[in-house]
Amino acid sequence: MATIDSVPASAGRLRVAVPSVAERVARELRRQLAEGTLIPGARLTESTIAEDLGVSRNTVREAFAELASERLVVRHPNRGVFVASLGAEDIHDVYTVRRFIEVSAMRGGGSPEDVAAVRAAVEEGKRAAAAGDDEAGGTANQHFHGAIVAMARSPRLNTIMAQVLAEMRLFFHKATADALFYQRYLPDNEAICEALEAGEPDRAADLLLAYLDRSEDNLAAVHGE
Amino acid sequence: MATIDSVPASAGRLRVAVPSVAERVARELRRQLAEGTLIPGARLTESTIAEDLGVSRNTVREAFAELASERLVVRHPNRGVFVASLGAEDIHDVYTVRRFIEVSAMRGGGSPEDVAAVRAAVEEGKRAAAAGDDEAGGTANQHFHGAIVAMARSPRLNTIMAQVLAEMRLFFHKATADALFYQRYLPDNEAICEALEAGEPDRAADLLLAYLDRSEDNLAAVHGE
DNA sequence: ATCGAAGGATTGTTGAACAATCCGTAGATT
DNA sequence: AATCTACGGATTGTTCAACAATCCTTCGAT
Repeated sequence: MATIDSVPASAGRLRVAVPSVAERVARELRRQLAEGTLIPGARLTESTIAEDLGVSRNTVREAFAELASERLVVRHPNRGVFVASLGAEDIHDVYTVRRFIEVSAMRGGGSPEDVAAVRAAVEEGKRAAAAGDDEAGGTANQHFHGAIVAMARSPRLNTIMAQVLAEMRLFFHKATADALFYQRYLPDNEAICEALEAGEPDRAADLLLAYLDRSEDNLAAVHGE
Repeated sequence: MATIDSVPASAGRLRVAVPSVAERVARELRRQLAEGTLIPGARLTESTIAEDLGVSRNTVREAFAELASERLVVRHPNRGVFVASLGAEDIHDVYTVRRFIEVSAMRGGGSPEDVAAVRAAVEEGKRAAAAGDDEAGGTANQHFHGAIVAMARSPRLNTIMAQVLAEMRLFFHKATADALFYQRYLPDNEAICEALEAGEPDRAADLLLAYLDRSEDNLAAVHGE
């Protein structure tokens, strides 16, 4: 089931870098992780996945190495890899990273184009809310915070942030059960964005910090039940 | 030559986690990278390394995946992996990350034990300078900055910082040619540490920020020649 | 000198094999 | 009955060998 042989028709034709098989496997697993098909704590058996995706065990192994480096899965030596299951400490830790990076990025401000990208993410969130699409709402929220970090124009910070956001999706699925989860933060995003647009990045940073604290409490509460 | 069969005599005896072969290969390569045996831009041929270390090509591959995720090596598809060669943009980017993380960590302050660890790193640097040991000086400097981030008590930030510091070693070997490179910053470290001990983390953070800016300029200059 | 076609080398991927390790179960011991 | 031990099955860790795909170089043709 669900092979990954979806190579664009132009494969090999143009110099469009064709991702390696291992990379495609990692991508597929990442997708299932984000989508919630694979739930935290679930075991990933090498042979099973290799068969399902029609690839070799060694290739699956390489994909696992990549996902493990992103903390999306955990390796238990000689026992297998499991979908990362995050505890209360992990939630706090992830938010610590976010506070460090996002708030610093916000204080640095951004170019008009960068600010426009933040604004675009806010509007994207509004549209998703209007359409009642929770999945899109979550994505928009990630775009919002990604855009904030992107203002720093640092490739390394961007990848760090991308990984953190991917990690967050793991425990978000439980939270998303509450359909109002994201809509709740739309006013915050709007206010933060307005402060940024008004040329007051420090105020925006303070608002963002408050938002992160509240978001952490909220998520911890949902998680605790 | 230089195999990695140095398994502790107690292997299998106690429950001391024996690192996998792939992990040991990665460690050995990391060591050679930090030591300067492998210079930036150098190509790492799978078969050669496999033979040298007496392991399988697949295992080398897994080690490569790990090092690539740490940005210590770069994969050029179908061409091989090369020791990461960092340009001016990379230097700036790495320092951007350091400014974000280290300065934020500093402003948060730390427990007495955490501060003591920072102090210990400063003294370690002084001893290295007195002994004229550049290598030890570099290590002490890394301990200093690692201890600063450790104050945040965030596992994720610690690993991020560890990776960034490992990355820095790559272009430091060129800089270390100037034997005074590290000694130059000893007074800074001392001043920063004193401010921290005096309960003035914000002042310490400002000093640290100035230090990072100066350090970046310095490294960029050395790199430019 | 430019271009294109072999040739060799290296990577990407597969498949199979085997040792090492873990886990659950069934028996033996107290 | 509870604990311990030994056994067996299953899965991972690692190796090996093979092959296709791709790149780089060299050589030759235009």
